[in-house]
Amino acid sequence: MVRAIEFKIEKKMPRGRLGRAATLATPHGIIETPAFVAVGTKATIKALSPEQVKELGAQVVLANTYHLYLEPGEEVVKKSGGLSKFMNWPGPTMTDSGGFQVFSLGAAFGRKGLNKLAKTKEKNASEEKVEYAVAGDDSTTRAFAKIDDDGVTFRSVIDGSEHRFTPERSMEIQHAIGADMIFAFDECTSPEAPYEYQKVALARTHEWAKRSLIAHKELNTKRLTPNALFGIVQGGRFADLREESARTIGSMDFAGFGIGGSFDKDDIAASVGLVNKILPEEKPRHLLGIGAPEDLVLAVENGCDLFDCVAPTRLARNGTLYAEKGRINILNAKFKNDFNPIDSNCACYACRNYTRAYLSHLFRAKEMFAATLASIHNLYFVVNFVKKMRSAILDGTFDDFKASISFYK
RNA sequence: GCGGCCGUGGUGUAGCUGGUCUAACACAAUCCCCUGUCACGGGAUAGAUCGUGGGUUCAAAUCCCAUCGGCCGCG
Repeated sequence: MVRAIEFKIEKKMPRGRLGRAATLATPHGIIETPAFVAVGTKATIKALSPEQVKELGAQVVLANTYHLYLEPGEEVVKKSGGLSKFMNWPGPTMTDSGGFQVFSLGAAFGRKGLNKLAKTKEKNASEEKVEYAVAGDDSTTRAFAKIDDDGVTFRSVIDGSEHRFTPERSMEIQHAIGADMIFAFDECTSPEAPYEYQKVALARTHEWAKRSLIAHKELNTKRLTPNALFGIVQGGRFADLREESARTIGSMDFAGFGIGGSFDKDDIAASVGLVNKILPEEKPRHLLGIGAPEDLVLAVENGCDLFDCVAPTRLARNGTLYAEKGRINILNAKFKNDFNPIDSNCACYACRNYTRAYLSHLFRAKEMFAATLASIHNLYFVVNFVKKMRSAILDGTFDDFKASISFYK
């Protein structure tokens, strides 16, 4: 059978360190890694055209199974010729499995403060307070997702209707959507989940990985161009569970791996390093949902090849812009009359042509173009930040690069 | 000239058969947050003593009188 993707390591960081630069060949082109994946949940990078996404340097786009299944429906995407054709993005594509929505529509639903990163100092307090929902527990009733061992029952965030995802269903939908790289259906747990729950959830995710792989292989026999399935390592904030998960998922016949779930903010590097030491070196590793610049540095040097994160585009739409010296909130009063570019060292389209004062005006006036310019800038910043790390690995200057970053302590 | 309506934070309004108003809401303002998008989203803070003067009352943005300003109608 034709291989869906081809991963070639070009250079590894010296002295046994985990970071590496590689190329990842897909049916829609080659990705030079480490690379930041642009998030286009509903088959569009919000506020940007594919041409703009390409121009700012993004190589690959990630869409979401849950969202496209609900709207417009995976069959529409399939009939259009697949995700790449549907959204007019000619390059490589991925889809997430819907596993994250188990968390975002379940444990995290309606709780704006809760995300997959736990602040370490609050860890103990939150563990005491929260009674965590176990499968079948009534306390999940208010949420939009209910988990059982066979799968997840979601309610649509669009109209409240009920839908059922299982590993097999997720594979079917993802094959219909037709991205180059797809993910196993997993359970993304909350950072508040205690050890006992994580253990149960992990066993379930491993079982679902097995089922995803079987369903995927079956579906791939019917395809002209095969898809590549990535298995997802879980284990939350617990080192022993992370290692167990890396061993289990790593030994299965996946084309690559995702590292998912929740982390302690101060502990991402160690967690990821732990996992990547165990995962087979010759396959790509995608760190799911991580994208703050300071986290990316740690993830790259600990052996991750791909990243996706909504932060650059979401922050952009809300007025927070990345800059070399740290991020700025363009809505602050001091930028009303600031006629400098967002970041004077940035070469993006927005910085080459527009001022902070103009961005400030667009945001205050709630003009749509504000989101476009800000998204171009933030995505460019992060995509190129990761590209610089790739060059630094190839040149053997990674530590110099790391030392040169002013916002990174 | 007569009659009526209105005058509350930057803006627009609510409250006005008196006490629960140490005055509410929206927008604007100042600032913070956002990590596999429920997300052009979420949160915090500041800002009026209620046109002005007087009166009634234990108590008035709320009732009465006067006055100033605006609007409408009739002359």
